[in-house]
Amino acid sequence: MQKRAKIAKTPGKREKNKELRRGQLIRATIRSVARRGFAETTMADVTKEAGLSLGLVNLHFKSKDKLMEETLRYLSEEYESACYAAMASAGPSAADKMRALVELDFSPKVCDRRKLAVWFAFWGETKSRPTYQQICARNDRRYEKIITDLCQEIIEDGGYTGISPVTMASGLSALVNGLWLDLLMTPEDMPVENALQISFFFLSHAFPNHFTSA
Amino acid sequence: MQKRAKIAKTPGKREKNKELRRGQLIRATIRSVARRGFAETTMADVTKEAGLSLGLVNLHFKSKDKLMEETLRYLSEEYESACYAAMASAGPSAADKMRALVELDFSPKVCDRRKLAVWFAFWGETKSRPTYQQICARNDRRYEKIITDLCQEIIEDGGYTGISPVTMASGLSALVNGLWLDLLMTPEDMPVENALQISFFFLSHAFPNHFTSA
DNA sequence: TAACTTTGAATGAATACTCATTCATTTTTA
DNA sequence: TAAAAATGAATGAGTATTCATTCAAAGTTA
Repeated sequence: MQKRAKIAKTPGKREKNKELRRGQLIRATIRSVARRGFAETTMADVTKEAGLSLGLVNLHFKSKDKLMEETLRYLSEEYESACYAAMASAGPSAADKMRALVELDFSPKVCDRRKLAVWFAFWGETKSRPTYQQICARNDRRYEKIITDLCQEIIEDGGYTGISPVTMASGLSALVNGLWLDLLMTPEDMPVENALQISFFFLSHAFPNHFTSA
Repeated sequence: MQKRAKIAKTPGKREKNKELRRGQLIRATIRSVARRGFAETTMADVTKEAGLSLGLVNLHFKSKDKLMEETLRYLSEEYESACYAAMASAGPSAADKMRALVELDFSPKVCDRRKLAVWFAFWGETKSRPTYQQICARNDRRYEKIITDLCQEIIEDGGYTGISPVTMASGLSALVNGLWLDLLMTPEDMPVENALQISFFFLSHAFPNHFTSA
């Protein structure tokens, strides 16, 4: 009893290191997938990138597949919390929050070519991997819910007609994903400012009283 | 001389079969990548899928990498000629042609989950493979040129102001790519009709005299 | 507190396996 | 018959995973 309580309270150096290692390996995986691609990333790459020994991935994650899965989950969660943070520090109105989310999507934190490469690497494998499919779908739905609710509020506030919040939300998130693809593939032809401009162009045409193109 | 002339004129059974085999192998690659994913597709999968012997890929394509490259090129060219065909059989105006292109993008021929899976599989690997990058970029540029020119014409025809053809074209093609991603990942949440509706929603807001939402 | 024991993290050489590629042989075409 | 295409067993390079061993931290005892 005494023992159990003690262990539960303080994580101890061991526990802490374990989490540290997992994080280290996940971040190394991201770097390696960004550099070499999904198909070419080996355990040796990852562990070398992390500055750790070869056997560690199997110790902490059981298998390469599980490591990849956890990496996808990590990216998902990171993005999700960034969204909540952006909304929290934005102005109070739905339009303010929407603006903050779009700006987040093209901010250096989210819209970094290394991370985009990893997202697309996973998306490329998703069709044939049910687990990735699940993680991504769960993520997508949560995100679309947020955007849909914001659209709903904006539509009510502006008295816009002929626009469904679901249509608008799906369109906006598709647009952002498509712009990310351009940013990844032909960054010379699509600077971030253009991507932002296009997104706000889309918003301003649908919600002219809430957004401007510039 | 006679012989040479003959060979140059008619491809001959040999030449024909060679092309036939190459096509068979490429189509088998598409099926395999769609089913198993890029990373998991092996030579054995491809040749078995094609009903041919293991060594044939190396005979006809030199290496697996080259096969993949040719497969990407095949998809690119197929899409490009479908675009030209759609435009040719559309009405004469720029808006007609634009409508035809968007409809093509969501027609069964182009917007088939197997093919979408392969596109995204390649895009996922593109960052780390310069050759793919090149093929894709060349493709993208040609496509954006077509769309940009159509936008230009529509803008002039409608006297629209405050809209740049390049912005509009980039936006539209990003939107289509993003919708394809949704169609691939969560087809239950994004039926083709919705995707079409969203695309025309975007067009109708920018070019209200040329397109309607419904 | 100090000495001892147990636990489990970390290592990387060895293992076991997968898979692209080669090539000797057979079959088909001209 | 000569040349090309096709076959698939054999090869060997590359890689995920295992595991005996080392070592640091946590727990126990006196």
